[in-house]
Amino acid sequence: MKTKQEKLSPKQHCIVDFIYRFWEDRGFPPSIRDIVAGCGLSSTSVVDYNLRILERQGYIRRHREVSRGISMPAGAHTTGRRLFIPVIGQIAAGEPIPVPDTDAWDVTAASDTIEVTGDLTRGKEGVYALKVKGLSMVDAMINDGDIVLMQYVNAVENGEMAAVWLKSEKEATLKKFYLEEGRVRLQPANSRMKAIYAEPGNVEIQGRVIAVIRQLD
Amino acid sequence: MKTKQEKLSPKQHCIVDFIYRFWEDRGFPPSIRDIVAGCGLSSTSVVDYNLRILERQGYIRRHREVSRGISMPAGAHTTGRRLFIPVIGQIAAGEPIPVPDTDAWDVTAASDTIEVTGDLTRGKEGVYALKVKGLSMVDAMINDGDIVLMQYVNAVENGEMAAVWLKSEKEATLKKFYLEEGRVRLQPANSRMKAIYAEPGNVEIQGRVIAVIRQLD
DNA sequence: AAAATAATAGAACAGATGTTCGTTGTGGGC
DNA sequence: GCCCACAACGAACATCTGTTCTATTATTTT
Repeated sequence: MKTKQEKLSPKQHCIVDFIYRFWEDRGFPPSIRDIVAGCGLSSTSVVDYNLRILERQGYIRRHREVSRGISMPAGAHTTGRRLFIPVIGQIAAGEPIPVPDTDAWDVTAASDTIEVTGDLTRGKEGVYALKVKGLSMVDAMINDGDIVLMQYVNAVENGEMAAVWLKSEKEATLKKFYLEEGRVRLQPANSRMKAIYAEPGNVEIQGRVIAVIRQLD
Repeated sequence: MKTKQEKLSPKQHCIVDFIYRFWEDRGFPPSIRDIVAGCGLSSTSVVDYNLRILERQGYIRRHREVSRGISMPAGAHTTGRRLFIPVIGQIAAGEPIPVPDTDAWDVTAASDTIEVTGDLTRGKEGVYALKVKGLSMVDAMINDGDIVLMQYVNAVENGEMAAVWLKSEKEATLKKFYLEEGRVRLQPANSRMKAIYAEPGNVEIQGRVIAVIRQLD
């Protein structure tokens, strides 16, 4: 609410309150006639008249000719995008382990989400989250229990941390990815663990790590 | 989104995405015909058919007979508060280094903020952020450049990671904190680095680490 | 292959919806 | 009282909107 705001008349005050309360209760905006009834007015044109003033003063935004086209001003709730990132499962930072669904990355089947802000993903599309299981990426400072935000890509640079689906094993794993001559090396970041080698045709990259989130206690 | 959720068809997936994106862009819900156009369908009854399924599975709520009467399920958009956490400076994960301001932790002077959601702080008060500088906490998987979310507390348990202000040195550092007989041990999480010992009277705890955030690229 | 079920298409309908216009009411200044 | 500006009223209109229905098509099951 960055526009100059002057003192509201009682009717305008009632209208603003009504809009915001209706929104809070219902999750969608009121119609003009809802406002008529809600504020005890007797004409839609009174509502229209006052909505013009309220829009000019920055309390609301209106979308012309659109039913229920009242929204909150830009900035009041869209400072940064809020993203509900599906936590689609656990990924092994260790040896490949089976995942429950052979169609491994069904983002839409996520049973849990983590909420992050847009600046954490830096505007990237196709972001999902995984909970890390295991210790093979500890030298890259990714710990068991951490959440990794993944961007869905099907190709990565050598050395990037990627979620990889091994087709014949029907298993997924989180490793550093290296494409070498004729084979793929999936390298743990843990000096006690050996690399996994795979045929390129057996490997599907399911995304790369773009952020790590760890909560303590 | 806590209802049982089954695999969505591509159309249902498109519809859900469309609704949420429309909402994000406009601040009010789409009409059925907006969805028809937005997902390239050819009939409002396809939308209706799929909206019934989406509602049953908990992705949306519908309000019968109401124009644009689609809302997000209760809880889906008020999951957590959005917090603007001040990034008040860099803290050394190494030897204590001088910070520019002798009044070390002036939260209000923060020139930068990081936006996180409430579930990351789990409702804690007095949260601020620090950018980690140095490598002395790498064995605790906190890397140079990571952001640590700190909760302001003036006492911690032994072994907790804390930001500590050393009064006579006028320096701050991030270490594991141990209160021993008659002295304080500030322990790096890096086997190549030695502990720092200090008089209890010279030590002010400025907060404890509650989360670690790392962005790649 | 046939049957059953799920999904889609298209049209029509009734009512909701925002907008517009002309009129009336109110309050203040002269 | 008159004039003016602001605010409110009521009616009408065109279009938007959700719903319903039937028929067809696609997919799954037997």
